[in-house]
Amino acid sequence: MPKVKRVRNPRGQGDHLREEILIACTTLLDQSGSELTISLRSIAHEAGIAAPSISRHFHDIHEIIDAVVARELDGFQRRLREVHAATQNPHDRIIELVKAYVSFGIHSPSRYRVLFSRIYSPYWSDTGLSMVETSPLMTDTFALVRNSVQECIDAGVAAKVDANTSTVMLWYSLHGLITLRQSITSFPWPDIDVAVAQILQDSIGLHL
Amino acid sequence: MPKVKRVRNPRGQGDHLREEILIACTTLLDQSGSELTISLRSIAHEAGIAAPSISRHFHDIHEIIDAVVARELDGFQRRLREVHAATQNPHDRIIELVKAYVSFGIHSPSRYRVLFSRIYSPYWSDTGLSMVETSPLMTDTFALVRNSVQECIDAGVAAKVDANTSTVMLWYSLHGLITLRQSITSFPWPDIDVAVAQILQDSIGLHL
DNA sequence: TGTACATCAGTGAACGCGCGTTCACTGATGTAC
DNA sequence: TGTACATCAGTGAACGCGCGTTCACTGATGTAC
Repeated sequence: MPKVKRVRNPRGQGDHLREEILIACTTLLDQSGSELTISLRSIAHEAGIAAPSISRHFHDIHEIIDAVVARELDGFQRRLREVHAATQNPHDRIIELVKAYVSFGIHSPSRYRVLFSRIYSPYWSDTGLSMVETSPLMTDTFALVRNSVQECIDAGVAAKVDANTSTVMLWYSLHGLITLRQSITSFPWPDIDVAVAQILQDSIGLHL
Repeated sequence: MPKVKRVRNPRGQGDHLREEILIACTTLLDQSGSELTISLRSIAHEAGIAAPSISRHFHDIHEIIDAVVARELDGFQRRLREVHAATQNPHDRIIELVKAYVSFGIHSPSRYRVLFSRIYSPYWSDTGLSMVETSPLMTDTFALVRNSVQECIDAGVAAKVDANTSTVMLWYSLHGLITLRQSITSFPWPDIDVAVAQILQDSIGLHL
Protein backbone atom coordinates (compact mmCIF):
# COMPACT_ATOMS: atom_id res chain seq x y z
CA MET A 1 0.00 0.00 0.00
CA PRO A 2 2.16 2.91 -1.24
CA LYS A 3 1.00 6.08 0.48
CA VAL A 4 0.02 9.35 -1.17
CA LYS A 5 2.80 11.85 -1.79
CA ARG A 6 4.44 12.37 1.59
CA VAL A 7 4.72 15.87 3.02
CA ARG A 8 8.06 16.44 4.66
CA ASN A 9 8.09 17.26 8.36
CA PRO A 10 8.84 20.90 9.19
CA ARG A 11 12.26 21.79 10.46
CA GLY A 12 12.96 20.74 14.04
CA GLN A 13 10.24 18.10 13.99
CA GLY A 14 12.12 15.29 12.29
CA ASP A 15 11.24 13.02 15.20
CA HIS A 16 7.74 12.68 13.81
CA LEU A 17 9.11 10.27 11.21
CA ARG A 18 10.44 8.12 14.04
CA GLU A 19 6.86 7.66 15.17
CA GLU A 20 5.70 6.79 11.65
CA ILE A 21 8.46 4.20 11.31
CA LEU A 22 7.43 2.54 14.58
CA ILE A 23 3.79 2.48 13.47
CA ALA A 24 4.72 0.96 10.10
CA CYS A 25 6.82 -1.68 11.82
CA THR A 26 3.96 -2.53 14.19
CA THR A 27 1.61 -2.93 11.25
CA LEU A 28 4.00 -5.35 9.55
CA LEU A 29 4.52 -7.31 12.77
CA ASP A 30 0.78 -7.66 13.17
CA GLN A 31 0.57 -9.02 9.65
CA SER A 32 3.51 -11.40 9.69
CA GLY A 33 3.67 -12.56 13.28
CA SER A 34 7.45 -12.76 13.27
CA GLU A 35 10.16 -10.14 13.29
CA LEU A 36 12.23 -12.41 11.06
CA THR A 37 10.14 -11.67 7.97
CA ILE A 38 10.47 -7.90 8.32
CA SER A 39 13.08 -5.88 6.42
CA LEU A 40 14.16 -2.26 6.54
CA ARG A 41 12.90 -1.81 3.00
CA SER A 42 9.49 -3.30 3.83
CA ILE A 43 9.16 -0.87 6.75
CA ALA A 44 10.19 2.03 4.50
CA HIS A 45 7.64 0.96 1.90
CA GLU A 46 4.88 0.64 4.51
CA ALA A 47 5.75 4.08 5.90
CA GLY A 48 5.85 5.58 2.39
CA ILE A 49 9.44 6.79 2.62
CA ALA A 50 12.76 5.99 0.95
CA ALA A 51 14.78 3.22 2.61
CA PRO A 52 17.81 5.36 3.56
CA SER A 53 15.54 7.80 5.42
CA ILE A 54 15.30 5.31 8.25
CA SER A 55 19.00 5.52 9.05
CA ARG A 56 18.64 9.01 10.52
CA HIS A 57 16.37 7.61 13.22
CA PHE A 58 17.52 4.03 13.83
CA HIS A 59 20.87 2.33 13.57
CA ASP A 60 19.43 -0.98 12.36
CA ILE A 61 16.26 -3.03 12.28
CA HIS A 62 16.81 -4.53 15.73
CA GLU A 63 16.67 -1.06 17.21
CA ILE A 64 13.27 -0.53 15.57
CA ILE A 65 11.92 -3.87 16.77
CA ASP A 66 13.22 -3.22 20.29
CA ALA A 67 11.47 0.16 20.31
CA VAL A 68 8.22 -1.40 19.10
CA VAL A 69 8.42 -4.14 21.75
CA ALA A 70 9.07 -1.55 24.48
CA ARG A 71 6.05 0.48 23.33
CA GLU A 72 3.76 -2.52 23.13
CA LEU A 73 4.91 -3.83 26.49
CA ASP A 74 4.23 -0.43 27.98
CA GLY A 75 0.75 -0.34 26.48
CA PHE A 76 0.05 -3.86 27.72
CA GLN A 77 1.15 -2.98 31.23
CA ARG A 78 -0.99 0.14 31.20
CA ARG A 79 -4.02 -1.95 30.24
CA LEU A 80 -3.42 -4.34 33.12
CA ARG A 81 -3.06 -1.41 35.50
CA GLU A 82 -6.42 -0.10 34.32
CA VAL A 83 -8.01 -3.47 34.98
CA HIS A 84 -6.37 -3.50 38.41
CA ALA A 85 -7.78 -0.07 39.23
CA ALA A 86 -11.24 -0.86 37.86
CA THR A 87 -11.87 -3.92 40.04
CA GLN A 88 -13.11 -3.86 43.61
CA ASN A 89 -11.91 -7.04 45.34
CA PRO A 90 -8.98 -9.51 45.00
CA HIS A 91 -11.17 -12.33 43.67
CA ASP A 92 -12.67 -10.34 40.78
CA ARG A 93 -9.38 -8.56 40.20
CA ILE A 94 -7.30 -11.65 39.51
CA ILE A 95 -10.03 -13.04 37.24
CA GLU A 96 -10.20 -9.83 35.22
CA LEU A 97 -6.40 -9.56 35.01
CA VAL A 98 -6.19 -13.12 33.66
CA LYS A 99 -9.03 -12.44 31.24
CA ALA A 100 -7.23 -9.36 29.94
CA TYR A 101 -3.99 -11.33 29.50
CA VAL A 102 -5.69 -14.20 27.64
CA SER A 103 -7.76 -11.80 25.56
CA PHE A 104 -4.61 -10.00 24.42
CA GLY A 105 -2.94 -13.30 23.53
CA ILE A 106 -5.93 -14.66 21.63
CA HIS A 107 -6.99 -11.49 19.80
CA SER A 108 -3.52 -10.09 19.03
CA PRO A 109 -1.55 -13.28 18.43
CA SER A 110 1.23 -11.56 16.49
CA ARG A 111 1.82 -8.86 19.05
CA TYR A 112 1.65 -11.38 21.86
CA ARG A 113 4.26 -13.47 20.09
CA VAL A 114 6.59 -10.54 19.60
CA LEU A 115 6.38 -9.66 23.29
CA PHE A 116 6.53 -13.12 24.84
CA SER A 117 7.94 -15.54 22.25
CA ARG A 118 10.91 -13.73 20.75
CA ILE A 119 13.63 -16.00 19.51
CA TYR A 120 17.23 -15.71 20.47
CA SER A 121 19.13 -16.51 17.28
CA PRO A 122 22.92 -16.91 17.36
CA TYR A 123 23.01 -15.03 14.07
CA TRP A 124 22.06 -11.89 15.92
CA SER A 125 24.58 -12.15 18.67
CA ASP A 126 27.00 -9.70 17.06
CA THR A 127 24.37 -6.99 16.99
CA GLY A 128 23.91 -7.10 20.74
CA LEU A 129 21.98 -9.26 23.17
CA SER A 130 19.49 -6.61 24.28
CA MET A 131 16.59 -8.73 23.07
CA VAL A 132 17.52 -11.41 25.57
CA GLU A 133 17.47 -9.11 28.56
CA THR A 134 14.26 -9.04 30.52
CA SER A 135 12.69 -5.61 30.41
CA PRO A 136 11.96 -3.94 33.75
CA LEU A 137 8.45 -3.52 32.34
CA MET A 138 8.12 -7.32 32.22
CA THR A 139 9.22 -7.63 35.83
CA ASP A 140 6.84 -4.85 36.87
CA THR A 141 3.90 -6.47 35.13
CA PHE A 142 4.68 -9.80 36.77
CA ALA A 143 4.81 -8.04 40.15
CA LEU A 144 1.38 -6.52 39.51
CA VAL A 145 -0.16 -9.95 39.03
CA ARG A 146 1.84 -11.51 41.87
CA ASN A 147 0.57 -8.84 44.25
CA SER A 148 -2.98 -9.58 43.19
CA VAL A 149 -2.41 -13.27 43.87
CA GLN A 150 -0.98 -12.36 47.29
CA GLU A 151 -4.12 -10.34 48.00
CA CYS A 152 -6.24 -13.38 47.15
CA ILE A 153 -4.19 -15.52 49.52
CA ASP A 154 -4.43 -12.94 52.29
CA ALA A 155 -8.18 -12.59 51.74
CA GLY A 156 -8.61 -16.34 51.88
CA VAL A 157 -10.01 -16.72 48.35
CA ALA A 158 -6.92 -18.56 47.05
CA ALA A 159 -5.71 -21.77 48.69
CA LYS A 160 -2.01 -21.68 47.78
CA VAL A 161 0.57 -20.18 50.15
CA ASP A 162 3.49 -19.16 47.91
CA ALA A 163 2.31 -16.23 45.78
CA ASN A 164 5.47 -16.09 43.69
CA THR A 165 5.51 -19.77 42.69
CA SER A 166 1.75 -19.75 42.14
CA THR A 167 1.98 -16.77 39.84
CA VAL A 168 4.75 -18.43 37.82
CA MET A 169 2.56 -21.55 37.50
CA LEU A 170 -0.31 -19.34 36.40
CA TRP A 171 1.91 -17.66 33.81
CA TYR A 172 3.23 -20.99 32.48
CA SER A 173 -0.31 -22.29 32.02
CA LEU A 174 -1.72 -19.17 30.39
CA HIS A 175 1.26 -18.81 28.07
CA GLY A 176 1.00 -22.47 27.13
CA LEU A 177 -2.71 -22.11 26.46
CA ILE A 178 -2.28 -19.07 24.23
CA THR A 179 0.70 -20.32 22.22
CA LEU A 180 -0.26 -23.99 21.84
CA ARG A 181 -3.71 -23.08 20.60
CA GLN A 182 -2.06 -20.74 18.12
CA SER A 183 0.50 -23.23 16.84
CA ILE A 184 -1.61 -26.39 16.83
CA THR A 185 -4.92 -25.16 15.53
CA SER A 186 -6.75 -28.32 14.60
CA PHE A 187 -6.35 -30.06 17.95
CA PRO A 188 -9.59 -30.62 19.94
CA TRP A 189 -8.80 -28.01 22.59
CA PRO A 190 -11.30 -27.63 25.42
CA ASP A 191 -13.45 -24.50 25.69
CA ILE A 192 -11.25 -21.54 26.45
CA ASP A 193 -13.26 -20.09 29.36
CA VAL A 194 -13.48 -23.50 31.01
CA ALA A 195 -9.72 -23.95 30.57
CA VAL A 196 -8.95 -20.53 32.06
CA ALA A 197 -11.18 -21.24 35.07
CA GLN A 198 -9.43 -24.58 35.55
CA ILE A 199 -6.02 -22.89 35.34
CA LEU A 200 -6.97 -20.35 38.01
CA GLN A 201 -8.14 -23.18 40.25
CA ASP A 202 -5.07 -25.37 39.66
CA SER A 203 -2.32 -22.77 39.79
CA ILE A 204 -3.34 -20.43 42.61
CA GLY A 205 -6.11 -22.51 44.17
CA LEU A 206 -8.76 -19.87 43.48
CA HIS A 207 -12.21 -20.67 44.85
CA LEU A 208 -14.71 -20.07 42.05
CA MET B 1 31.44 -25.68 6.21
CA PRO B 2 31.88 -26.72 2.57
CA LYS B 3 32.20 -30.45 2.38
CA VAL B 4 34.91 -32.48 0.65
CA LYS B 5 34.30 -33.35 -3.00
CA ARG B 6 30.96 -35.16 -3.08
CA VAL B 7 30.72 -38.66 -4.57
CA ARG B 8 27.60 -39.06 -6.63
CA ASN B 9 25.12 -41.70 -5.55
CA PRO B 10 25.06 -44.84 -7.72
CA ARG B 11 22.25 -45.32 -10.17
CA GLY B 12 18.89 -46.23 -8.61
CA GLN B 13 19.90 -44.85 -5.22
CA GLY B 14 19.17 -41.19 -5.78
CA ASP B 15 16.95 -41.21 -2.70
CA HIS B 16 20.07 -41.13 -0.56
CA LEU B 17 20.41 -37.44 -1.33
CA ARG B 18 16.93 -36.93 0.05
CA GLU B 19 18.24 -38.16 3.38
CA GLU B 20 21.26 -35.87 3.23
CA ILE B 21 19.04 -32.87 2.48
CA LEU B 22 16.85 -33.64 5.50
CA ILE B 23 19.91 -34.00 7.72
CA ALA B 24 21.35 -30.71 6.46
CA CYS B 25 18.04 -28.97 7.09
CA THR B 26 17.87 -30.40 10.62
CA THR B 27 21.38 -29.13 11.33
CA LEU B 28 20.42 -25.64 10.21
CA LEU B 29 17.20 -25.70 12.22
CA ASP B 30 19.16 -26.71 15.32
CA GLN B 31 21.47 -23.76 14.75
CA SER B 32 18.93 -21.08 13.90
CA GLY B 33 15.88 -22.07 15.92
CA SER B 34 13.50 -20.84 13.27
CA GLU B 35 12.52 -22.16 9.86
CA LEU B 36 12.19 -18.56 8.67
CA THR B 37 15.97 -18.05 8.52
CA ILE B 38 16.57 -21.14 6.36
CA SER B 39 16.86 -20.96 2.58
CA LEU B 40 17.12 -23.58 -0.14
CA ARG B 41 20.61 -22.37 -0.94
CA SER B 42 21.72 -22.60 2.70
CA ILE B 43 20.50 -26.20 2.84
CA ALA B 44 22.30 -26.98 -0.43
CA HIS B 45 25.48 -25.43 0.92
CA GLU B 46 25.23 -27.36 4.19
CA ALA B 47 24.64 -30.59 2.26
CA GLY B 48 27.54 -29.83 -0.10
CA ILE B 49 25.47 -29.90 -3.27
CA ALA B 50 24.37 -27.44 -5.94
CA ALA B 51 21.12 -25.61 -5.22
CA PRO B 52 19.14 -26.97 -8.20
CA SER B 53 19.91 -30.55 -7.09
CA ILE B 54 17.28 -30.19 -4.38
CA SER B 55 14.45 -29.78 -6.84
CA ARG B 56 14.60 -33.45 -7.89
CA HIS B 57 13.66 -34.43 -4.33
CA PHE B 58 11.50 -31.61 -2.97
CA HIS B 59 9.11 -29.18 -4.60
CA ASP B 60 9.97 -26.31 -2.25
CA ILE B 61 11.42 -25.53 1.15
CA HIS B 62 8.14 -26.08 2.99
CA GLU B 63 8.15 -29.67 1.82
CA ILE B 64 11.62 -30.13 3.33
CA ILE B 65 10.63 -28.52 6.63
CA ASP B 66 7.46 -30.60 6.76
CA ALA B 67 9.49 -33.77 6.21
CA VAL B 68 11.96 -32.78 8.94
CA VAL B 69 9.14 -32.02 11.37
CA ALA B 70 7.48 -35.37 10.60
CA ARG B 71 10.77 -37.21 11.22
CA GLU B 72 11.49 -35.37 14.45
CA LEU B 73 7.96 -35.85 15.70
CA ASP B 74 8.26 -39.54 14.94
CA GLY B 75 11.54 -39.77 16.84
CA PHE B 76 10.07 -37.87 19.77
CA GLN B 77 7.08 -40.17 19.91
CA ARG B 78 9.34 -43.23 19.78
CA ARG B 79 11.31 -41.90 22.74
CA LEU B 80 8.16 -41.41 24.77
CA ARG B 81 7.03 -44.95 23.89
CA GLU B 82 10.35 -46.28 25.15
CA VAL B 83 9.89 -44.41 28.42
CA HIS B 84 6.38 -45.79 28.64
CA ALA B 85 7.64 -49.34 28.15
CA ALA B 86 10.55 -48.94 30.57
CA THR B 87 8.47 -47.89 33.57
CA GLN B 88 6.63 -50.26 35.92
CA ASN B 89 3.74 -48.33 37.46
CA PRO B 90 1.48 -45.38 36.52
CA HIS B 91 3.01 -43.04 39.11
CA ASP B 92 6.61 -43.46 37.95
CA ARG B 93 5.50 -43.61 34.33
CA ILE B 94 3.83 -40.20 34.20
CA ILE B 95 6.80 -38.66 36.04
CA GLU B 96 9.29 -40.12 33.58
CA LEU B 97 7.15 -39.16 30.58
CA VAL B 98 7.00 -35.58 31.80
CA LYS B 99 10.73 -35.57 32.52
CA ALA B 100 11.43 -36.78 28.98
CA TYR B 101 9.19 -34.07 27.52
CA VAL B 102 10.78 -31.29 29.55
CA SER B 103 14.27 -32.62 28.91
CA PHE B 104 13.65 -32.53 25.16
CA GLY B 105 12.33 -28.98 25.38
CA ILE B 106 15.20 -27.71 27.52
CA HIS B 107 18.08 -29.50 25.81
CA SER B 108 16.89 -29.20 22.21
CA PRO B 109 15.19 -25.81 22.25
CA SER B 110 15.37 -25.31 18.49
CA ARG B 111 13.89 -28.69 17.63
CA TYR B 112 11.23 -28.28 20.29
CA ARG B 113 10.32 -24.92 18.82
CA VAL B 114 10.04 -26.30 15.31
CA LEU B 115 7.73 -29.08 16.49
CA PHE B 116 5.52 -27.15 18.89
CA SER B 117 5.85 -23.43 18.13
CA ARG B 118 5.62 -23.19 14.36
CA ILE B 119 4.20 -19.96 13.10
CA TYR B 120 1.36 -19.69 10.70
CA SER B 121 2.26 -16.82 8.44
CA PRO B 122 -0.28 -15.47 5.94
CA TYR B 123 2.58 -15.14 3.48
CA TRP B 124 2.68 -18.90 3.21
CA SER B 125 -0.98 -19.49 2.73
CA ASP B 126 -0.68 -19.86 -1.03
CA THR B 127 1.82 -22.69 -0.66
CA GLY B 128 -0.63 -24.79 1.31
CA LEU B 129 -1.76 -24.93 4.91
CA SER B 130 -0.27 -28.31 5.73
CA MET B 131 1.81 -26.78 8.49
CA VAL B 132 -1.36 -25.76 10.28
CA GLU B 133 -2.82 -29.24 10.25
CA THR B 134 -2.27 -31.29 13.36
CA SER B 135 -0.24 -34.37 12.59
CA PRO B 136 -1.75 -37.73 13.58
CA LEU B 137 1.59 -38.28 15.33
CA MET B 138 0.81 -35.31 17.59
CA THR B 139 -2.61 -36.73 18.44
CA ASP B 140 -1.09 -40.17 19.09
CA THR B 141 1.54 -38.76 21.41
CA PHE B 142 -1.09 -36.82 23.32
CA ALA B 143 -3.13 -40.02 23.65
CA LEU B 144 -0.11 -41.83 25.06
CA VAL B 145 0.23 -39.28 27.86
CA ARG B 146 -3.51 -39.04 28.42
CA ASN B 147 -3.73 -42.81 28.88
CA SER B 148 -0.95 -42.65 31.44
CA VAL B 149 -2.85 -39.95 33.29
CA GLN B 150 -5.97 -42.11 33.16
CA GLU B 151 -3.96 -44.99 34.66
CA CYS B 152 -2.89 -42.73 37.51
CA ILE B 153 -6.49 -41.74 38.16
CA ASP B 154 -7.63 -45.37 38.07
CA ALA B 155 -4.80 -46.38 40.39
CA GLY B 156 -5.71 -43.61 42.81
CA VAL B 157 -2.38 -41.80 42.58
CA ALA B 158 -3.86 -38.76 40.80
CA ALA B 159 -6.72 -36.79 42.33
CA LYS B 160 -8.33 -35.33 39.21
CA VAL B 161 -11.24 -37.06 37.47
CA ASP B 162 -11.13 -35.84 33.87
CA ALA B 163 -8.01 -37.32 32.25
CA ASN B 164 -8.43 -35.40 29.00
CA THR B 165 -8.75 -31.95 30.57
CA SER B 166 -6.00 -32.71 33.10
CA THR B 167 -3.61 -33.73 30.35
CA VAL B 168 -4.35 -30.56 28.41
CA MET B 169 -3.62 -28.55 31.58
CA LEU B 170 -0.41 -30.50 32.03
CA TRP B 171 0.58 -29.78 28.41
CA TYR B 172 -0.23 -26.06 28.74
CA SER B 173 1.95 -25.78 31.84
CA LEU B 174 4.92 -27.74 30.49
CA HIS B 175 4.84 -25.93 27.17
CA GLY B 176 4.65 -22.60 28.98
CA LEU B 177 7.56 -23.55 31.22
CA ILE B 178 9.77 -24.61 28.32
CA THR B 179 9.03 -21.70 26.01
CA LEU B 180 8.86 -18.86 28.56
CA ARG B 181 12.19 -19.88 30.08
CA GLN B 182 13.62 -19.90 26.57
CA SER B 183 12.26 -16.52 25.53
CA ILE B 184 12.69 -14.60 28.79
CA THR B 185 16.05 -15.81 30.01
CA SER B 186 16.97 -13.32 32.69
CA PHE B 187 13.78 -13.67 34.72
CA PRO B 188 14.18 -15.24 38.21
CA TRP B 189 12.48 -18.52 37.29
CA PRO B 190 12.08 -21.06 40.09
CA ASP B 191 14.10 -24.28 40.06
CA ILE B 192 13.01 -26.42 37.15
CA ASP B 193 12.54 -29.72 39.02
CA VAL B 194 10.52 -27.99 41.70
CA ALA B 195 8.40 -26.34 39.01
CA VAL B 196 7.78 -29.63 37.20
CA ALA B 197 6.76 -31.35 40.45
CA GLN B 198 4.39 -28.47 41.19
CA ILE B 199 2.90 -28.73 37.70
CA LEU B 200 2.26 -32.46 38.10
CA GLN B 201 0.55 -31.78 41.41
CA ASP B 202 -1.54 -28.86 40.14
CA SER B 203 -2.62 -30.20 36.75
CA ILE B 204 -3.40 -33.88 37.37
CA GLY B 205 -3.39 -33.87 41.18
CA LEU B 206 -0.51 -36.32 41.39
CA HIS B 207 0.39 -37.43 44.91
CA LEU B 208 4.16 -37.05 45.28
C1' DT C 1 15.78 44.94 6.17
C1' DG C 2 18.66 41.96 2.88
C1' DT C 3 21.23 38.23 1.85
C1' DA C 4 24.58 34.62 2.25
C1' DC C 5 25.13 30.52 4.48
C1' DA C 6 24.34 26.50 7.46
C1' DT C 7 21.31 23.09 8.83
C1' DC C 8 17.56 20.00 8.56
C1' DA C 9 14.70 16.39 6.44
C1' DG C 10 14.84 13.80 3.54
C1' DT C 11 15.42 11.53 -1.97
C1' DG C 12 17.06 8.57 -5.85
C1' DA C 13 20.45 6.01 -8.17
C1' DA C 14 23.73 2.62 -7.63
C1' DC C 15 26.67 -1.10 -5.33
C1' DG C 16 27.34 -6.07 -4.15
C1' DC C 17 25.08 -9.94 -2.09
C1' DG C 18 22.00 -13.97 -1.41
C1' DC C 19 17.79 -15.65 -2.96
C1' DG C 20 14.68 -19.17 -5.96
C1' DT C 21 14.48 -20.73 -10.48
C1' DT C 22 15.69 -21.70 -15.55
C1' DC C 23 18.41 -23.94 -18.75
C1' DA C 24 21.66 -26.54 -21.19
C1' DC C 25 25.12 -29.58 -19.95
C1' DT C 26 27.98 -33.82 -18.10
C1' DG C 27 29.27 -38.21 -17.24
C1' DA C 28 28.41 -42.66 -15.31
C1' DT C 29 25.57 -46.80 -15.82
C1' DG C 30 22.04 -49.85 -17.22
C1' DT C 31 19.63 -52.02 -21.37
C1' DA C 32 18.09 -53.40 -26.12
C1' DC C 33 19.67 -55.31 -30.23
C1' DT D 1 30.20 -60.15 -27.01
C1' DG D 2 29.81 -55.22 -28.88
C1' DT D 3 27.79 -51.06 -29.17
C1' DA D 4 24.29 -47.56 -29.52
C1' DC D 5 21.12 -45.36 -26.76
C1' DA D 6 18.26 -44.05 -22.76
C1' DT D 7 18.20 -42.92 -18.14
C1' DC D 8 19.85 -41.34 -13.84
C1' DA D 9 22.15 -38.11 -10.69
C1' DG D 10 23.46 -34.46 -10.61
C1' DT D 11 26.41 -29.47 -12.09
C1' DG D 12 27.37 -24.58 -13.34
C1' DA D 13 26.19 -20.34 -15.37
C1' DA D 14 22.79 -17.06 -15.69
C1' DC D 15 18.22 -14.54 -14.82
C1' DG D 16 15.56 -11.07 -12.12
C1' DC D 17 14.40 -9.76 -7.48
C1' DG D 18 14.71 -7.81 -2.75
C1' DC D 19 18.01 -6.80 0.55
C1' DG D 20 21.19 -3.27 3.48
C1' DT D 21 24.17 0.37 2.57
C1' DT D 22 26.81 4.25 0.11
C1' DC D 23 26.81 8.52 -1.98
C1' DA D 24 25.83 12.79 -3.94
C1' DC D 25 21.92 15.52 -4.26
C1' DT D 26 17.63 18.69 -3.24
C1' DG D 27 15.01 22.09 -1.41
C1' DA D 28 12.94 24.32 2.50
C1' DT D 29 13.97 27.06 6.60
C1' DG D 30 16.40 29.18 10.24
C1' DT D 31 20.37 32.40 11.49
C1' DA D 32 24.47 35.53 11.40
C1' DC D 33 26.04 39.68 9.61
